[in-house]
Amino acid sequence: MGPGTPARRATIEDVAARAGVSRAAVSKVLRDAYGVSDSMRERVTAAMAELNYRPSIAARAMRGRTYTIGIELPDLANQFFTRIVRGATSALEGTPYQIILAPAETGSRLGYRALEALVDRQVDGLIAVSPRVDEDALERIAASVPLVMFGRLDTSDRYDVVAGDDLGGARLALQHLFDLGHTRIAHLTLPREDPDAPYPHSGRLREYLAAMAARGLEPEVWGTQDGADAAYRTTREAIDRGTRATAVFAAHDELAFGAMRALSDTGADLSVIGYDDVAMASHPGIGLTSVDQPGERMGARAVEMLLERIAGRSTAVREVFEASLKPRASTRPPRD
Amino acid sequence: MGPGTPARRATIEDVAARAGVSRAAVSKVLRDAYGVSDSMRERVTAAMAELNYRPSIAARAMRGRTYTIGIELPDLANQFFTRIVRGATSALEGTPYQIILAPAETGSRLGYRALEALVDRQVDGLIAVSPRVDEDALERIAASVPLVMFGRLDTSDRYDVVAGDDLGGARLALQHLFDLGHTRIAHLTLPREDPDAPYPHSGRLREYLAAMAARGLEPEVWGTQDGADAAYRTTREAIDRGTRATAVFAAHDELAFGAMRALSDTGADLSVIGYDDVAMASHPGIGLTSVDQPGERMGARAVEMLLERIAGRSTAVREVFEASLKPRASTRPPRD
DNA sequence: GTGAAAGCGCTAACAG
DNA sequence: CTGTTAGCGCTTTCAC
Repeated sequence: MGPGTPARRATIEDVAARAGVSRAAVSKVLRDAYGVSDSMRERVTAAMAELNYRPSIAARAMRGRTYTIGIELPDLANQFFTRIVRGATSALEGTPYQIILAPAETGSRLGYRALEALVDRQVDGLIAVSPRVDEDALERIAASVPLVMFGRLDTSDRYDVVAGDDLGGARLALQHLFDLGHTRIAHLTLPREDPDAPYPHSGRLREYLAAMAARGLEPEVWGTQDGADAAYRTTREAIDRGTRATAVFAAHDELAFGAMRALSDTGADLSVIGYDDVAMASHPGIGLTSVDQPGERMGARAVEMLLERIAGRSTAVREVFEASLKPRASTRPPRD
Repeated sequence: MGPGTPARRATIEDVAARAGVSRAAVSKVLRDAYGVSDSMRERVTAAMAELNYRPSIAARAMRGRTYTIGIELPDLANQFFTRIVRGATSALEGTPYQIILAPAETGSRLGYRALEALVDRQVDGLIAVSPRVDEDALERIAASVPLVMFGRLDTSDRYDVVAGDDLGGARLALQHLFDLGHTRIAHLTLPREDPDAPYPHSGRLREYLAAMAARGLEPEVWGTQDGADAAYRTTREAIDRGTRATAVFAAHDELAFGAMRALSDTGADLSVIGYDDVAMASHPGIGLTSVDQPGERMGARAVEMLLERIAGRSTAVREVFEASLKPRASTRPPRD
């Protein structure tokens, strides 16, 4: 690689010329296809190394694979999603596949643009993390690329699903609060959440409403925007409004962190429970009781499903992962 | 879009046929190129909409642009990096460019594979967030794609640089500790960090050593792995070893969080200061004093630099962002 | 076991 | 202002 080396990347043509074989031959070596003599493989491999050859993903894409798995993520600030990515990454180690992430922009049809961008880039498999996208759009996407829906509670025979047991998890959370003696429990969740929609938060809300109703208790839903800041403001407003709640069940840990901040600022003494058990929840300064979801295992499983689809499976698979309670200092018996 | 619609994506050919024009004409409309009549533009646009046409990124890549900006990230668990992404995303709003993220796998040559993956995918611009990659590799990459190095302290005329003022930031941190009366200050940083290397942590270490030396104080460097868990273990070991330090300056907030956990578990009373001021640092349960870096502005600026390069700039640019101290409860005068 | 050739969807230079 | 055409780098039959 002397100073005179052209900046241009080596192509399969260059490799073929160098090795004294045809382009097709090089392609076969590349794809480990049938019908290559050892001596040829050797020469070609040497030529590739000498030229620092790397196949063009774009050119490959025009014929088939890109060896790329795309993950659409709703919110990088939520550490639960990075657990998923970690699991997915480790499951892909040793394969020729590469993960790329597309963060969803905020706004309506959350995640649709990011999903589209990934499809446009012809990923070989797509993991969509609970996008607020209608089922038709997902079916359409699934028609052109293997798709794993993350956290989606509905079922389709076109795409696979990896989900947490949101109903069971919410039940654990509420049971924990009931056991401590709470009866006036608020639920902090995303705005205008529909308990019958197929989203994780919908399931948690549904179970919350059911559990409260089953005990003849009055539900109190605090609708907020996503993110700790919005949760902070919403919680403050509830306190300023003079809420009688003694505990708040946050739909995920980010929201719980915001709520805790508001409690600290106002001196209000409510118990808080979150969902996902992100790393910070167990920090001694925080001590947030949370419902754990095995994000790493879920991410790894999603990747496996994709690989199976790529390998030919055509039936839909759906796997639900159990949740478990991590009790900590943020939940305690009510004061009064 | 009836049930008989083929799953195949519409191509430029289909659009041309539908609109009764040539492929070239469609391409021109697509690229907003010179020489299209209003009536033609209208017909073509209508045809694209009817067919739900989306250009193939792969095919475009073979001729030039992919309208993709790639960001290589070392660690998703570190919330500072998500600040960068947030800034980059917002700066790209309204442009046809899409961001994709490639998380670096852990291991040696951290980030090199992710960078390569992005180059292979022919991104139009590349932001590399402090990869531990030698300068030659970066120069080589920069020869084929506009590159912004994030946090890199060296300079190249091939790529642009966005960096924080690590020396100034470290100086703020140490001055703060000195002002409080600390003299035995440990520095918690990555393993075998070389104070003369061009990485952000190297600069912080260099300034730490200089500041201690300037006051005739003995430096105490705690080398750890990246991540809060490793920082926890390292801090515990230092405490068990009976360190006489009264304060620890962590090279970033993640490490500081781990250190705080260890202090809490052992009951040791050391002051802790971090770097980056991620969101959790200001949480009342944490109250971590930290050196703030304007991650969002830095990310946005990096994207602008890339866009300028794409538009034709060929001179190198280097911009350094000031750091500022955020004093909180985690730093206080030494006990003895 | 190996090579020739077609074509994937698009852009850009050129001719009309 | 519009259409024709030549590739971009690769995979994949299909002959040899």
